[in-house]
Amino acid sequence: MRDVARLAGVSTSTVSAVINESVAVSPKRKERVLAAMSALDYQPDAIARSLKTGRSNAIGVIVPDITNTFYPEVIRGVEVAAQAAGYSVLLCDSNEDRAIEERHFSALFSRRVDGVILACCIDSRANELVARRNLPVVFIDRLPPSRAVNSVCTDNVAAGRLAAEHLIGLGHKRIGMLAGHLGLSPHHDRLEGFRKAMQEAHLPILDEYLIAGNVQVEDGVGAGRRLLGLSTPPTAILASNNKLLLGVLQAVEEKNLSIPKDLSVLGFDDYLWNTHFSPGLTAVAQLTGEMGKRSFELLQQLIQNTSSKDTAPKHVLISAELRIRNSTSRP
Amino acid sequence: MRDVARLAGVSTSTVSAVINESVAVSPKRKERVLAAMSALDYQPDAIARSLKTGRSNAIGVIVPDITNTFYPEVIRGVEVAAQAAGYSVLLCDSNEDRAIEERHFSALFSRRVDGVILACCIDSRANELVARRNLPVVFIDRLPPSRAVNSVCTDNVAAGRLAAEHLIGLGHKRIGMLAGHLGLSPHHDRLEGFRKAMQEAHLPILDEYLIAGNVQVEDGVGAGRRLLGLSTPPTAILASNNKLLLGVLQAVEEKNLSIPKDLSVLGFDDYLWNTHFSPGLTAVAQLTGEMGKRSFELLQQLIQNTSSKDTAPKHVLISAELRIRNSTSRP
DNA sequence: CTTTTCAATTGCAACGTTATAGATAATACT
DNA sequence: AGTATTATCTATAACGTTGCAATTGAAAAG
Repeated sequence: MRDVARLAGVSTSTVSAVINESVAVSPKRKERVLAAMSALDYQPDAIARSLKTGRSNAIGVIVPDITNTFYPEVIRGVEVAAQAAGYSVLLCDSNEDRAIEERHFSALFSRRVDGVILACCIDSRANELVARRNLPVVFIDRLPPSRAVNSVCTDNVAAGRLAAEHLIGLGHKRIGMLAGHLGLSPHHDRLEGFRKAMQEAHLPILDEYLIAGNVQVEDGVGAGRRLLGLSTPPTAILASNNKLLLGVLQAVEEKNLSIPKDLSVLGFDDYLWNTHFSPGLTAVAQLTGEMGKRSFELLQQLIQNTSSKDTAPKHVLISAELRIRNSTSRP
Repeated sequence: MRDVARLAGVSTSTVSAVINESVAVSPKRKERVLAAMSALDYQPDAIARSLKTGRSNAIGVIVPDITNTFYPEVIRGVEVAAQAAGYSVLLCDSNEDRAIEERHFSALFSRRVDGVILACCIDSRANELVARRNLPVVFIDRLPPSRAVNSVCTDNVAAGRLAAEHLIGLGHKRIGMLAGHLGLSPHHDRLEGFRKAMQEAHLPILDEYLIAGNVQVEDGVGAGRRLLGLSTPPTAILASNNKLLLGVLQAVEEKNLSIPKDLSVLGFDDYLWNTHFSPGLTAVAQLTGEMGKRSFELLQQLIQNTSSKDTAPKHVLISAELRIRNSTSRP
């Protein structure tokens, strides 16, 4: 910067003024400065700037598992919005581990990010950390037990209901659900939506049709086998996430059943290959890109009002979309 | 930091010494400092530290499309290694757009990252930018036209050969290949490997069996239709990436053909659902996590030897793995 | 009891910016 | 012409660290 100033024959203050357009600079000098900047290939040092201004123009994003396709889609949304607003994104993967999550959070704080977007891990204690440090945080997808936090989520209750009503509408009465991990708010909520829809349709919810636990493919296989092995098995199965659905499909294959003739099947989250599976898989899709975008916007808003006394948590609910394909039909 | 120093009754220099273990500090004082630090919940300001030391302990990662599952898997590998070494990761998505890629690169430079891991976009000009700025860069997956850069890649020639030899070994003689975008080094190389294997087996490579172009699902559908519509269609098709493979599968479905009875099919990159498709899809898998890890290690090495005059580009080749499932069989 | 040696500690000047207040130059008004 | 007003510009002090040189204190050697 000093070199630029010297070359342009002005003070560093003027260079700074040109860069930030903070105070008026006469056109000729402005031009000279701009010329010097490009002549020297000068790039302002964002670090020094951050130190001085107290703002880093960077945000942190922590996800529990970046190899779960859902998150990259959200991250893409965040990234695009952040980039447009001049922010950089620091990405962290907690690998579903509380200790790592906390380490990441501290590191982000140390780097003085302006805010954090957080999809917390199972049994996360992030909420307390967040309360201690005075840093804007938006929770996405998964909420901590106390839901009194800034958040952007799919309306999972509605999503669960949507799925159930689709099956009910097709005439199914015996519907099984792999509810996933009930300690995770999305799974908890989807189950609730499912329950409501069943109640309103005056259909019984059988204990043996409801399997909660974990969320990996093998859990889906186990649960699928159990459901399909019952003396009166369900005519439709709703899987609360994608891996569980894959597990169910494997169990179905083992039993040599055919979808949707013998069983209707439906999952949450819609990936490219859902379309190309045969049969095409009906799914409740989350608007991942939208989620990313909205969470950045909310975070930015929090960053700007950082001094305001309005600390009431803001919630953004995003509706889900049912995409009907060929894995669901009349029983 | 001043507060910590005051509370512990020492100078800030001593606090710094304790944090960095740079010079010896007597045990009692050390203890007092540590106590003060945790009492005040003090976190060093990484920004100030960077400004002073000239090192940010952050690296940048630029990928062309984070929603392509391949990259998150690599990123996970980078992340784990980086985290272990005390580095943070700045993630950028160029969306396969040269201008965005360049903007990201400049932003990373401005933030004074210590190095960059780059999977460049089609027609990237990154190579020139890199040469201008004096910043360690490791190219991954995709190489720029001049391959004289530090790189970590799958051995795609070997991978192409592996795929072809598998099909040849099964007895196929008429093998089609969707070669993808030949401006992308992985696709270019896979085709080369395919060619070599065919030549060595004394099999002809028919022009009409070789389709290059783009890499999206619809390109795969089009190419698949074309191949399957030939008077003597191939008995096996090799797709140079995952989306192309999905396209082929759709074309196969349209023609009501059955895999692997009527056609053997094989793709690159192995995702969770390849296993669960029916039939299970044979694939040449890249060791994505390993790639991520190795590229971080190489970058770190470059960062450390930043002053050394050994500027010969380093290359890391990672071998691919054939995972045989049920989409390939004798013709 | 000096003097020497060495370890432990600290003061101070950076690092590259920006914000503020004050200086200067140019114009407009009595 | 002299003063007030405005428009530009710049000197300077931070921001929170670290590393060096200088200082202090204590132990060892004479």
